[in-house]
Amino acid sequence: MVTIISTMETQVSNGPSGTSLPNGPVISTNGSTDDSKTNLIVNYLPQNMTQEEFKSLFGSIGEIESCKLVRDKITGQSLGYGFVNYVDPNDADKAINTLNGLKLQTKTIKVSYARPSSASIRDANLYVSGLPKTMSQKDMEQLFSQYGRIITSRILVDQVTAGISRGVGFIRFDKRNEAEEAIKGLNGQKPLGAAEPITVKFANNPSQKTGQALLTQLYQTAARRYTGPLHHQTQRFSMIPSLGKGPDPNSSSKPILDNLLNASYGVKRFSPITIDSMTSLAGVNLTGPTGAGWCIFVYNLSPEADESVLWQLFGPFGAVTNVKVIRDFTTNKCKGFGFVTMTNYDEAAMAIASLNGYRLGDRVLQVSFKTSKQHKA
DNA sequence: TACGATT
Repeated sequence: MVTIISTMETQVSNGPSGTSLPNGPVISTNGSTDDSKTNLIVNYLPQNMTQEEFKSLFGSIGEIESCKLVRDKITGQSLGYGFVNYVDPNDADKAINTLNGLKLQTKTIKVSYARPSSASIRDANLYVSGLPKTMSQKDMEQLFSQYGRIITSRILVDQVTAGISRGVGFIRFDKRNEAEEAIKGLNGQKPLGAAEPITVKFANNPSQKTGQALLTQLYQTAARRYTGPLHHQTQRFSMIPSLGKGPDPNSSSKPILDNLLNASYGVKRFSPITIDSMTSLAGVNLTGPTGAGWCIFVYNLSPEADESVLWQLFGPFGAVTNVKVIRDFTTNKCKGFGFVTMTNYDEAAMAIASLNGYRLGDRVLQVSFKTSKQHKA
């Protein structure tokens, strides 16, 4: 059993990102040790790396004064980064030269000097949405750099289409006040040439992710591995006469589509809870077909709805590559709608025809292809 | 909360 080494503390609140320090002496006003040349932050560690492995890897470079793999206070999950403080600054330098960029499983680790712990660098991370799909990370940095020094930035990409921007990203500034100014200056503004304004706000702390959300992440990762094999489901629905008419509204009101599931003739459908072998997520590869697929909008989900509901609803109709329940970030309750991506048009159309108007509990679902974002009149 | 997205 792994011991939880640390919880959220001052230095940890820097978040999973660090940066190099300029050379030169650091003036200490409180007499504390200057560790600016010995203390490193290590980012993008594999999820399953232990404190012991972490120490072993960095201890191979030289004598360590202290090191810490950062874990979530509640769940004990690794947050994917840690700190290493060497006795000798030369070893810190050597660790950067030797281990930065090292590939461990699916990750490429980043090793750099840690910034000194300070209140002013806390909560300096921004979440940006509504970015034009054509905007690169460089473009985004250029847009934000007028407000301060950028420590890290990232644009999220669609894993299925391998590299297409999802229009959302992150910017971490060196200082919180810089981040605040960027919000004031850029939130609701249209980047040059963009059709829509962007949203800029403080990012949520990933460590605040609920257990439910963590499980969802695991489900989705695992589910993608099944995307290819599930593809052959296409054929079998032509043999189910009742599907086109939708479920019988007079049948029992047992939860979640008993009718449709029974109609599946025992063909194994994907269900998150049946997934085993999630113990080792090492070496997960995205195999199988890629492509955008058909995005379906599902409205009138209950506040308690989760991703497994969508998998169960849509899985019987064919290849589902992605599901998403949209939640309020404060309450974590479903906002009443979600999205499902299906690979094949025919299957998506059949799912829509069957599930639109379907009664789920005491709600009637509205299901359609996703439309483009609404504009103000 | 009627068309998102949280490294």
